[in-house]
Amino acid sequence: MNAFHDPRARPGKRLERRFYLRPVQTVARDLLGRLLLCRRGETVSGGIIVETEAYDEHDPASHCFAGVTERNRVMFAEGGALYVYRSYGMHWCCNVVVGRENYGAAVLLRAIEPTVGVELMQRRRRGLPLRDLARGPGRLCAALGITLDDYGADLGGQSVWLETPATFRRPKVLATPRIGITKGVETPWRFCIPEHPFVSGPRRLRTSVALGPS
DNA sequence: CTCTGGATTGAC
DNA sequence: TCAATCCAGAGG
Repeated sequence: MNAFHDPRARPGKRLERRFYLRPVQTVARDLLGRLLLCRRGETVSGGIIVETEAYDEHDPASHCFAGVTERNRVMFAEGGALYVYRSYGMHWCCNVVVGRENYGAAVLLRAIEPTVGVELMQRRRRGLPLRDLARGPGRLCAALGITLDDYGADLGGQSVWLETPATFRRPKVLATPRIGITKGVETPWRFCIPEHPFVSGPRRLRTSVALGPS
């Protein structure tokens, strides 16, 4: 474990409830640079969030667009819980639930830079290189050991939570269309730290591009 | 009840 | 480029 990023050595400040009670796009971009942590027994692993996507009930790309179902139920809870779903029949993906109760919204956590418990994450990820450990939403959950068991977990609890790292600086933010969807494809609700090597997706969605003539 | 396709990944 | 893998959601 890297002592510099060890939350016990340099304690960060846990995000408070009110952090989650804001517009989902605001929360999605404000999560960049924050520390995601996951305890499994005695071990903790996690890292700095570098890529997110926002979804809400008015958005045809969202799991909760058509209303409450068994799978998306927790998206309608008060902000500050974890929404976990199975992707393509084989991967887990995790979201931070946002907003007031009965309003469906969540932020998909798409990538972290691993900083805490790196060796543990590497073991979970078959010894892959650091850059590949948690670059992509399925990989992120695989690295941290997050599964459906974490569905609905309270981010104020001791299993999965978020902190503002002691070293936090508000990063630059690049907004782009979201990845892998077939509806709402133009809506620029994906947020990442531009040029950051631990961000997923094609290069054109990771780079700060000069705006063309309008 | 059956059928379809997906907020992905990794191998070829 | 494409298969893996499976269940939520939609439709009959």
